[in-house]
Amino acid sequence: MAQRNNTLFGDLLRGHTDTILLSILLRGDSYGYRINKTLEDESDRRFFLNEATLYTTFKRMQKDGYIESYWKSETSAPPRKYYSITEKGKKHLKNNIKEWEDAAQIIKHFIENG
Amino acid sequence: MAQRNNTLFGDLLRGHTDTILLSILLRGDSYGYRINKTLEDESDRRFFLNEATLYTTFKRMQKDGYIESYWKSETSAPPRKYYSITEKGKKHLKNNIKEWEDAAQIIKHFIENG
DNA sequence: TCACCTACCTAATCTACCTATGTATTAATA
DNA sequence: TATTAATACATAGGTAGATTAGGTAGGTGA
Repeated sequence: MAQRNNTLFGDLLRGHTDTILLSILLRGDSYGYRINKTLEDESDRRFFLNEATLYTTFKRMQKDGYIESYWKSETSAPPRKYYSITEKGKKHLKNNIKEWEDAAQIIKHFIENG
Repeated sequence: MAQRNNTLFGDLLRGHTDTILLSILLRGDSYGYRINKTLEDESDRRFFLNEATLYTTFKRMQKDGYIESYWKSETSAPPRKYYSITEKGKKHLKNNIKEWEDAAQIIKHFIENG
């Protein structure tokens, strides 16, 4: 199936996908397709993840122990793979947020003093 | 010569090097080594660019027409390659800043609603 | 039946960035 | 006056998160 590409942001959100996905999982367990819809909805259609990026990120995060997964079969939809954030994932997220704030502060400084 | 590595931020600033470098060049013409010192100084030693990243970024930005360069020989230092931002570069920077603000807003939203 | 939406997956490729190394000039110091 | 350190620029090669492109499959509605 043809996939849309997210040319809007390029590398601008690179390194922050973990942060965004884990933040959403902090609200409760969810699955890839739904999470991407959440991203799209809550960013006013401006942002979403390439499906390949989405699923490979989940795979990496599960390997790293930040999330866990389980399958759930649905009556009116294809089976869904649900993800939940682990304690390690929560720590990782917390650390990521701190790093994000640091990085943002630096960029902001140079933008404002240009 | 041994080069330091910027392990503090990893991919967090990726995609924003153009923005940071062009912002500094907006203050006036400067050269690579000096610009990196500026980065280090104004980020309280938290951030600087790998020299390879620095010079390849300049090369790319010059190819893209965002900056121009000229050599200047110094009496008390090795020759320096100065860069100046072009009109195209100013537009690029302006656009980058807008994109940055967009991206930052999105990340902030998910962090705050996690 | 056909189109479309939902839902997940992987191989190949791209590219900004990093690792490692090299060259050359000037300044400081022993 | 060697030697070391700091300044200053450069390139080859590799990494890894992201994109491109394609695949599989179940469910819905016209």
